[in-house]
Amino acid sequence: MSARPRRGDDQRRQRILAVVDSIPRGRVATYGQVAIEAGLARRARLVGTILGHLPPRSPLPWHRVVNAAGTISLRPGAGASLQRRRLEREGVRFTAKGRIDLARYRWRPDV
DNA sequence: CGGTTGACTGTTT
DNA sequence: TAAACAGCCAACC
Repeated sequence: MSARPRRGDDQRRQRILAVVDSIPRGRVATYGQVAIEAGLARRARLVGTILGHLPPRSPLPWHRVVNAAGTISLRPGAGASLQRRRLEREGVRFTAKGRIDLARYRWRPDV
């Protein structure tokens, strides 16, 4: 009876991915925001960990997730430029310091 | 099985 | 505005 993967873990993962998948084009959400929407408050890091394990060709809009400071968390060389390119192509603008104005682009899901 | 690491964040300096 | 800190916890070694 051991080693059966825990259903709970996989469910949490799926819920996080579902939230990411629902972020509209041209808007962004923070890791913490995704965690809350998925019912996992304060698990921002888990969101990052899971996104980091996505397969390279994932159809998910993972690029619409940024950190609370409005900057890209990926390290240079790990896809950071790809994320920025994708966002800019959707109309999301970056400041000279590489920051996104969250007050303007943050996704606000309808309650 | 314990220690380290990291696509994080809110608070305090 | 920026840096330091503490809390967080799954994945890795």
